[in-house]
Amino acid sequence: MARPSGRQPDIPAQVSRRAAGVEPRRRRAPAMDKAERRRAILAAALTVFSDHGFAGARLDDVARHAGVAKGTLYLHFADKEALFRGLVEQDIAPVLADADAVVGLFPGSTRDLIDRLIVLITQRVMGTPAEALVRLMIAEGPRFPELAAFYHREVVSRGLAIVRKIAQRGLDRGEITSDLAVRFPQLVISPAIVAVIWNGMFGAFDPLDAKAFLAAHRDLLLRGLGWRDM
Amino acid sequence: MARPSGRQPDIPAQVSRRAAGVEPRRRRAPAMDKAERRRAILAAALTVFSDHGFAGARLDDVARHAGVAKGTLYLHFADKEALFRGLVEQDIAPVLADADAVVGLFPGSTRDLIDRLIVLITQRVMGTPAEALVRLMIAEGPRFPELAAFYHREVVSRGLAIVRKIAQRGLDRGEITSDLAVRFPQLVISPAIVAVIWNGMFGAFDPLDAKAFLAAHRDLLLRGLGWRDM
Amino acid sequence: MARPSGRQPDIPAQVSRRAAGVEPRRRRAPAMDKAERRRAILAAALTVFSDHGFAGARLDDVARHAGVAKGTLYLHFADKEALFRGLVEQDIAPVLADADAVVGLFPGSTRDLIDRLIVLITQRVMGTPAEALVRLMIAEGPRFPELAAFYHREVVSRGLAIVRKIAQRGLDRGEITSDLAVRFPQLVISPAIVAVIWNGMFGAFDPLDAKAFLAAHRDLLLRGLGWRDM
Amino acid sequence: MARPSGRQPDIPAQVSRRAAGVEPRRRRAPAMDKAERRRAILAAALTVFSDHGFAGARLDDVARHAGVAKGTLYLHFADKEALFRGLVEQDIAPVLADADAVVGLFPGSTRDLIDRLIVLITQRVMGTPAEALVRLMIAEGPRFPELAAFYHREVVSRGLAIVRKIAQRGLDRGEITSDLAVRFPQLVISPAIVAVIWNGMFGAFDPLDAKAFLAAHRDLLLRGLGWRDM
DNA sequence: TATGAATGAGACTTCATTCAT
DNA sequence: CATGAATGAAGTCTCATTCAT
Repeated sequence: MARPSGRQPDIPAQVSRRAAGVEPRRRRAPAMDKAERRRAILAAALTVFSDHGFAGARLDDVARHAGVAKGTLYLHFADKEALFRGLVEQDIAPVLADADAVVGLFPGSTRDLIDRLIVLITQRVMGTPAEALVRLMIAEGPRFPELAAFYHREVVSRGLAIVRKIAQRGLDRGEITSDLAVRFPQLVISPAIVAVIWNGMFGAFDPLDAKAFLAAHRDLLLRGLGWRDM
Repeated sequence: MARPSGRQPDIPAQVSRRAAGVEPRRRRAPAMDKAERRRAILAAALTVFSDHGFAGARLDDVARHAGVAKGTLYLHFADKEALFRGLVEQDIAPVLADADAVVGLFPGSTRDLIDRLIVLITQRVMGTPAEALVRLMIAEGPRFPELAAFYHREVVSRGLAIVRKIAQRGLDRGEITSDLAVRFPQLVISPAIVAVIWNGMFGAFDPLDAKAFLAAHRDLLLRGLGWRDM
Repeated sequence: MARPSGRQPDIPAQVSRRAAGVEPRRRRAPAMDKAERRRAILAAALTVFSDHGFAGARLDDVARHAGVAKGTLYLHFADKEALFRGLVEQDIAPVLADADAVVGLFPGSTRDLIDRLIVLITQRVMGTPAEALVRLMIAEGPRFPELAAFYHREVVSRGLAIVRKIAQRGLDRGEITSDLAVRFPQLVISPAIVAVIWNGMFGAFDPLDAKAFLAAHRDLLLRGLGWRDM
Repeated sequence: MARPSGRQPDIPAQVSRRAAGVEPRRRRAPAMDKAERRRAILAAALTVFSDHGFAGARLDDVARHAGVAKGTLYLHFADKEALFRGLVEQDIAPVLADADAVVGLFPGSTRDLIDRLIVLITQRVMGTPAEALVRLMIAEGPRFPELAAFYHREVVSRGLAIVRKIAQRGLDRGEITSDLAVRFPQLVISPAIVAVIWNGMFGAFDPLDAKAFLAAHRDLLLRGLGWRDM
């Protein structure tokens, strides 16, 4: 078992190790530019993280899903956490930017604006990577304070700001009378969050119709805020 | 997975509290019987799983928190997953049973009833192991479908039934006019869920005052449901 | 290749992975007390480090040489560097302590004392683990400043102190007249160091007879220091 | 740091680093012919190997230090070991050739000759790449038997031959009477070796004044060899 | 020829699980 | 029953080497 401990002039380990591999290498992936590859990795990461959570995810799986070698991941992301961060940075900002734009330009009533946003959310979040990402953030956020702070700064506070803007707009236009939505914008968002969580956990056997659910919320909310049609 | 059915007494006061009598001093095991030890393990597990998630939790830590040896865990639970299952299956009933009782017996207005429930939730959930458990279920549920189903059956559906009962009671008493809360009881619960999540993620630097938040929700909700004081 | 990325209620990775292993475990190593096992690990480490250097050594090999599992190493040493440190701490002190004792008690002439120490060195260092360790320290020391400092403090400075004591003793007894060995005790040690290095590098094809070499050094040294027989 | 966020193909680190020289870089290979490039690589290799040892050295670092791409290394050296070999085989001759010439031509006394050599060593070795090389050989030699043999043949034996020549010259001139330095020329070299090692390991906190140390050695040595002024 | 992104074997380390005491 | 040292599979990350450009 034990190599005799005498001084044997053996070949340096590092060198001899590699020399053993004789089979031909697998063909290298064909041209794919950096951004494309990065996207592929992020897509794979979303799948794997979403299936197993952060700690449970294996970078091996991410690499396989992305169709790259393990080492390649590290050419794009410093480590597992950076990969996670990249995910949040990529998939959520666009939706928020769009929502912000919609709110800024929307000409109609607050009710119609809310409807518009519900459509935006159901189409751009529910059933998309963004939804999985929200779920992932909720699940892993508490364990990654820095990531949670980043998410709060980049996503949550901006989302709530949009809500406040809408609510204030409604007040200004005399459509609603209560400022509760300005003071507690989270109330407006809560059902969407819960819908995401619900379908993630129970969707398989007791799905929640997000569209109808959010519409009901809209009615309840507007009435609660003193809605009067104008 | 099937928990032996049947009602468990509310916080079963442990059978015999080391009834006055001669304690036969064994050299080995300290004074802690099997059930007691099991509870200690589950309590430790809640802490550790809640802090690190399922995959991130170390049984070493659970054992240390519980004050037992690592091997001892395996005398009570087949493996890490069984421990997690035991955790969720254990401390679920009490709060719900209480809530159910309150609703059944409550004499006052629906508004007061809701207030009563808010107090119940803020006092019996927020800041207690139950809150950690909710958070844990949200985080890990998607990865444990059977457990999610169990949770849905034992907790969520019962909780929503209570909500429905309250809403129906309000309708019956003519206090509210909308049946939205009957059709989408999740709307009523959403802010509480979000409050738990919020404080878990952002509590450190942007805490949400759950009491005020839920009170605002109550006002919005009641008005939205057509509340009229009677 | 890629698992379908849909939400499959698959068994948590962590659990299923282990479940695959079905073969019977290797029998556990029979009783061996902690100290004994620690010694076995250190002996193995000396062999492996000595053969491959610090960076080139594989803990896998250390474990195999020691006849323990890889994880067991970490029950005794925090990491690879701690293992290295343990090596230095264990194998060198005894020789120094012995040398110190010899010098303190020796009754004869300085020449005889030096002869005695040459015997000590050739017998207790040359061809023993201590020799490999000295070689190892010389090779790796520059890369491990803390270890070098420790080595300097625990080994080198103590060794030089012994040399100084001998030289001073010779001066006091009127056997030698130069204080160069007090001022540069490293001069006295150098040939021993070089003998160790030499035989490590060239011993296989051009061995240096350490005994004769050190005896020559003794003669040269004593004459250089003004030796006069008394 | 404030790189404009435009869509400029971002500048490879490699190039930008070199940009220290202000002149605009041509797109392709700078004016550097094969031999020049090879020398640059070897110089870089000396630095890196010397800092980290063979196994610990990263070819990435070597490439960066040399200002070439990693792949380029392989156009000049078959693999890591070949690079190491090339390193040792390269810058060996000069110092020895010089030393040899000095000895052959020197007109003065042996004492003065030795002084001359001390100057040569302290100036041409200490603090130069050659010193790093000696240290490197000492550290890695045992792991590269062939290289050690080469080193022995090309450096050590030639160095010792020079020492023997000096000693014999002293005997012939009647300046010394002992032939110990002819029989054990390593004795003459030892302190220089130890000085190199010492300062490599302990130089940071307990530096050894090589000049004074070697002068003391010279005195001790000459007297030990029976020096008499003529 | 030079490049450097890609590769993948293999390093160190962790930790769920087992079992001799 | 309880213990905790031991196990070893599997994880993340590194880096010598290759090869399409």
